[in-house]
Amino acid sequence: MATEDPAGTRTRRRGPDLEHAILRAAADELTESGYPGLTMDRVAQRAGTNKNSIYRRWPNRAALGIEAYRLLATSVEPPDTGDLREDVLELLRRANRHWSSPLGAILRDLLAAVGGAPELLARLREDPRDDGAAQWLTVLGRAVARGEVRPESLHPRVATVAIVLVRNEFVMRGVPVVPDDVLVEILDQVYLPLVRARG
Amino acid sequence: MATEDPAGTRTRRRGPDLEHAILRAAADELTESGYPGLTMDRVAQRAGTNKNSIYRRWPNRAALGIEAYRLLATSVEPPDTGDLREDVLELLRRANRHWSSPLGAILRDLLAAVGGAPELLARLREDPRDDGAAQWLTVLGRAVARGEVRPESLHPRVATVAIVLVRNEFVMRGVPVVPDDVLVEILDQVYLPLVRARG
DNA sequence: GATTTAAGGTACATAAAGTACCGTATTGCT
DNA sequence: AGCAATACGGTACTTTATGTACCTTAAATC
Repeated sequence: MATEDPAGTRTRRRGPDLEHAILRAAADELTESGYPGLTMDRVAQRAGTNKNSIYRRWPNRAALGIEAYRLLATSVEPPDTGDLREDVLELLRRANRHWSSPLGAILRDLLAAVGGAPELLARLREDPRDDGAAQWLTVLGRAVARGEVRPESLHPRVATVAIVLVRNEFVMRGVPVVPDDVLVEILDQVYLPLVRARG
Repeated sequence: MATEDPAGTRTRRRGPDLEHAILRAAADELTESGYPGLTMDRVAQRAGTNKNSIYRRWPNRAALGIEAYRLLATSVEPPDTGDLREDVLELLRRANRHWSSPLGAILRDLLAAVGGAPELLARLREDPRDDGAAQWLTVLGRAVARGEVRPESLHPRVATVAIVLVRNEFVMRGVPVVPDDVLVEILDQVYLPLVRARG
């Protein structure tokens, strides 16, 4: 297929133009039918192109799926309530909502589809709605400044413990959503004791 | 196929007999070729039966794979060195070895293949070489008895934090093996401070 | 001995990924 | 302007497994 230019003749998309069209089509397929619905044929058709042009840009379906997913997962500002407990609880609830949403289902399918390839996982980990560590360091940093927390907690491994535990519920237990009291438990039994502990 | 009985006539396996033969064949395929090599046709052929008899017992390849895997993953006694740090480090190193071994590769593939089905994940979680929580509670229980650790730590969520973090490295980063100093970091920066923290 | 149950043996429908070609529009170089 | 190189369009095809469908036949059960 090709788009029509003003004169009614056909113009053939190339390079970045076509790339965006493919990604857009892939993202739309993800939105409508999830990762299982993301077949190369359908994306090609929807983008008005063919599989060749897709495989010229992405080596396989999973790689395409990840880039399309990144188009859908947008960034959010971390909370700043002035209280660490509130901030963390809010971050956990956001993560919980995300992972239990349609987008979260896509994320889980992608996680399964990449088969542990580090580069692809890295692209997926840059998802701002999920880990990123940055959000956690921000929130913890403010708490350190307020004197709520020991400064040694400002370490990615420590800072992200809570989200790792939440993700674990999804990945290892397959729960559709984490009950809120589990979030609270993670917060009060694990995270806060940890970041407040004497070094 | 059928086995030959002493008289040279053929005998047809049924029920538990056949079931064990199938599982044995599946486990052997896993050992030889990993989960990707576990195809229903090959298992059927190797077990000397046909796909029908397999699908009569397991609904799909992943379910068969999990049961076959459970045949391969055997239990181990938790360490008891008299020192919590040593015990935990040993448990983490065992988990690290397991996940980075051929069996660990199978485990990861299975995790991806089950697609978040809670029942299948539950079967997989009973893997004694991995989580189980029981080992962790045992080791922590002894530490509590020795007065090394606050009793409130004797909670599955708290007790298993370390292994969850290790698993996270494999699942979310795709590392082939976790460096030993990361294990130590998890131990000293997270786990010990947590279980020793004032409630 | 008759009936029911489950195995054996095949063949097949389905489905999607990835590859191979080849003609043709576009770009850009001379 | 003309020409070569590049990359898109269109399509067909190979491959590989899963999961089903049938039908025949052995073994257990009554």
